[in-house]
Amino acid sequence: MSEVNDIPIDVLRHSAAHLLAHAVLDLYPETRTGIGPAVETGFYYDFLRQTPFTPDDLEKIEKRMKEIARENTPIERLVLTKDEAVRMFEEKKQDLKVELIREKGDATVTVYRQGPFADFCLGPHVASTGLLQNVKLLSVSGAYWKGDERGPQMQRIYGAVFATKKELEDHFRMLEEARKRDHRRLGAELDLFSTSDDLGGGLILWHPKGARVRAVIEDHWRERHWAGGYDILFTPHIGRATLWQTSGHLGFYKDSMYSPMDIDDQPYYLKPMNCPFHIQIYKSRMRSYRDLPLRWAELGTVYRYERSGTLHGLLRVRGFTQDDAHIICTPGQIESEILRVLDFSVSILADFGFIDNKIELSVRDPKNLGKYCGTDDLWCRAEASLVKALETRGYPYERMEGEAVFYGPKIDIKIKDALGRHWQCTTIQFDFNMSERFGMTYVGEDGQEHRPYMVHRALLGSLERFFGVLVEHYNGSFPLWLAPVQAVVLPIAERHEEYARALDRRLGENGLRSSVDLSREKVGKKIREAEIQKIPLILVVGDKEVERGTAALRVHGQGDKGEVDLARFIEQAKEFHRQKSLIVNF
RNA sequence: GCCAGCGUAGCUCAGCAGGUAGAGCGGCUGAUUUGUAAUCAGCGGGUCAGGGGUUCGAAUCCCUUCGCUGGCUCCA
Repeated sequence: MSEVNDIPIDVLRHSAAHLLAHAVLDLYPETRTGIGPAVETGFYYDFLRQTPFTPDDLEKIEKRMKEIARENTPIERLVLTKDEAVRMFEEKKQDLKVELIREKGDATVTVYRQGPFADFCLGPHVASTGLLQNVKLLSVSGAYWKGDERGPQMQRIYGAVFATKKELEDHFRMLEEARKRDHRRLGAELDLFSTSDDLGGGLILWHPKGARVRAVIEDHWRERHWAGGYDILFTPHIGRATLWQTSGHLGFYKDSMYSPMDIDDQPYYLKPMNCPFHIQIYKSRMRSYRDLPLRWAELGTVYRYERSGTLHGLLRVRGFTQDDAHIICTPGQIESEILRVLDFSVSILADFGFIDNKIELSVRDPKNLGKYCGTDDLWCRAEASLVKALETRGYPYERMEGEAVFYGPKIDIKIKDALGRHWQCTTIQFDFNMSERFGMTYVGEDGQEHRPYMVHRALLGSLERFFGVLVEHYNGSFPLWLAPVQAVVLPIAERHEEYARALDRRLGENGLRSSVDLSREKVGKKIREAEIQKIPLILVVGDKEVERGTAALRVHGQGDKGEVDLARFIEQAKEFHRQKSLIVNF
């Protein structure tokens, strides 16, 4: 048993994918196999087959997988010449494998074989199928051969595998936990937001409590931006087609834009991005190098067409508010500006409790340099500034070659939620396209016109997505400073209501968001309600408290804290609120 | 958009070899005046997502539209 624990999880997963394909071919020999890698949460295998797999089929397949695992079939590694391998899979009528071998195979290729099943694969794999006992299939979905939508639609089966039964069970408990803290579920339970079929998909309705949190986030955002050297802008939601023509959006972004509306015989488009508007402001007058850098931020609401199947709660919507900013600077300023925006981003994410971030640097595809706009010099300088900023701070990052957008390199920060899942929020990207197309210039020391660098940046990303991630990260239990309702006062009996109301008022006068529960329920019920609503501070008042001018404090997640002096409690609560503390300790 | 699954009261779900709809919670009303996670009782509430078909009869079977979910592709 000790040896199974020593196997790297990716090897286990990849071997489980082979086990899956083995079982599928046993049961449905006409199936053609695609690829079957290990992924972050388990493994999958793609199959090409006339009839799609049903949930019943999955059960049968899983059963067969377990049988093969019990048979403990040895897994052997074969080294074949490319021709031998091609012949082998031609005999098996696995033309997709043949295609892969022809594309990817060197002079010799490796094939892993277990019983009748063989797969073209680099490996490594476990020694025998007996090590794959703790396996479970999760779901089946569509996928395209080589990810190409025009290619054949395949059936992808997902599964999970672990070294021990306990780990498998823990994994499913974790999935259940994730389901419980799904922002869509919590959004309804905590009355934060909703969507409506009558309204249309991907459009968010912010309820009073959700809007409250959003307003707190926005206020904090504005405060930090003004303090951080940014100016804040407002721009409209629509603009003339000519603007989008100039920006190039009608060329390269039209598929994501909604149909134009007609205003005085002129076509206008709903904005999918804010940049052209900021550029109009830039171009409203001459700019000198003395004016730069400009840091212009806006909470800009944009509308983008997203295909129906991609919509997902708050994380993928059709109308959203970006916390957008454009930094316009001279070439000499880019290094310091990039470092500054990186520090600023990391610092604001930390304000919200996100400190464990994953950073990706997306650069050009060296094999396809033609598809990018902007000169080589621009790119090199921009890339160097991004790398330098990351290295100056010593942040580990992943270099993603070919992941850059056509108009410039970028840094993405993916924040990690409490369950270890990553969500892309921050993006810092150079834009060589807009500055060129709009002919942005500034007058340099030499009196000549120069092209400024423009950096596009979304920090929280979109307020919708960020809020969704925040809800999941905190499991709905917002820290005091963000909580829609920070304190609730619970009178025990009717005779305590006046005192409770007065206390509620006093909290409000002290800048705390408070409410009072005047329902004719027992205090146990009121506490339960307040706990379910995840209200950080609960103040119970009865005869004793009225008499002494106190309250009994209960802190969400911490339980009963006993009687507190009101003046002292309010001062402490105000301080936690003012400090934007992520934890409170009375 | 594509593949698969799903759509029954505000929410969570039961009902399905086809005979005309049920529970819990929430809501409302009343009683209870309550001390740290659910007081009791009563009452409302559903063209079973919409449309079409098969049938004497459809929540249940078939077709279709819409929506949602899990993925694919894309992305803040």
